[in-house]
Amino acid sequence: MSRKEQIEETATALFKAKGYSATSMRDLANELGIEAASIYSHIKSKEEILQKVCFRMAREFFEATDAVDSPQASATERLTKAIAAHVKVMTQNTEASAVFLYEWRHLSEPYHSSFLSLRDKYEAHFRGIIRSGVESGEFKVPDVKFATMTVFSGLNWIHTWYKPEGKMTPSEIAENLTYMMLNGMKNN
Amino acid sequence: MSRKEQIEETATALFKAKGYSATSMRDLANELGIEAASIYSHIKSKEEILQKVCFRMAREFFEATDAVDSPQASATERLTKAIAAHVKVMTQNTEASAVFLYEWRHLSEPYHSSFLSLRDKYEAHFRGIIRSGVESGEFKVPDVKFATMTVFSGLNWIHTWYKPEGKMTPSEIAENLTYMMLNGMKNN
DNA sequence: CCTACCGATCGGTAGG
DNA sequence: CCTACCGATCGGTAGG
Repeated sequence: MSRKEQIEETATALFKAKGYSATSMRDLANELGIEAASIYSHIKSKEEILQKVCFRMAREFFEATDAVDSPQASATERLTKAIAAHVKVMTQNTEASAVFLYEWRHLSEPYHSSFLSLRDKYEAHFRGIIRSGVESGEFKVPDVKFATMTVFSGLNWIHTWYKPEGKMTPSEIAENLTYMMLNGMKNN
Repeated sequence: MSRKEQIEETATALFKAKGYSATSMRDLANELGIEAASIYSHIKSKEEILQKVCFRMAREFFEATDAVDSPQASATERLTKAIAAHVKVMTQNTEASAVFLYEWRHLSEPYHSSFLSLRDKYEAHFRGIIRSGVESGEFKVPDVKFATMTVFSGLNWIHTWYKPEGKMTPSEIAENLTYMMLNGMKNN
């Protein structure tokens, strides 16, 4: 791993733990065992690290869900696979995912706006799947947008409790979340 | 509204918008139209504001859900009412709720620990309802803790999109969320 | 509620 | 990658 990658990974962990604003370059340097000024031999600015993490994660989520999508499949199958892909990316990048979810607001323009439009586009992918399921009669939801947000909420809360050494594997998490979202808790 | 309350409300809005760390006392003073030093006539420290907001919201959530709970009712009814109470508090305090959800980590000890144990206790209330529903045969879930976290995720994501002028009222939101959590999206 | 100010820390640069 | 340092800003205090 290059020093640059090491800086980004360490910074990501700190950004998740303390938040972007509360993380100083001296905190980061301390964690790396070097002086703060030395970091600037490898990166241009503190925000550059945040940009890299946010946009890399956006790309990872896109690629993972695109790779498993097949337009001719049922909405149920498409949603199941999209959830599994999202959970996989998230559990493999817990810290970067948290930064992607909560620290993007510290991006300056034009990064802030372009990040938001990427995120909207990603949500639209899920919204499209759910809408097509409603149209085909597979799904029945109060409101497509509301249902999409609820699915996302379940997906995006995972990083708050997931631990690699926990009893649930990523694919079990995906399976359970899909079950909850499709069938609910009621015992029929 | 007293000046002190005005300071807390303005700070809450800034803490939500920019995050606790990125909000300076000068930002706050500017928003209030006074000098930063003047704020200290009313409050002791920046963190004191955060403490007030976090613990006040914890109390509000507890009181609201306790008030509607009845141990002899069915788990379905208890969960329905708890969700409605939570959504009501959240939609009536969108900014304070966001601070409650994301900024508590900037609390110093012993506030940090005691906040976390309050939050655990609150989650335990929901977990208890879901567990009793599983025991009575009303619910069927992959895992009680997982189901509780998923319900919470839906509850706690609301503040990211809720707008008082939006088309969904708080009670409709609660109704729709309850429907999704109990029945899922599948069209039976 | 203001002026005047404090020591500490911030992100970052120059020069080696 | 370090030493030495910059101007800006931080939370907060003294004194009125």
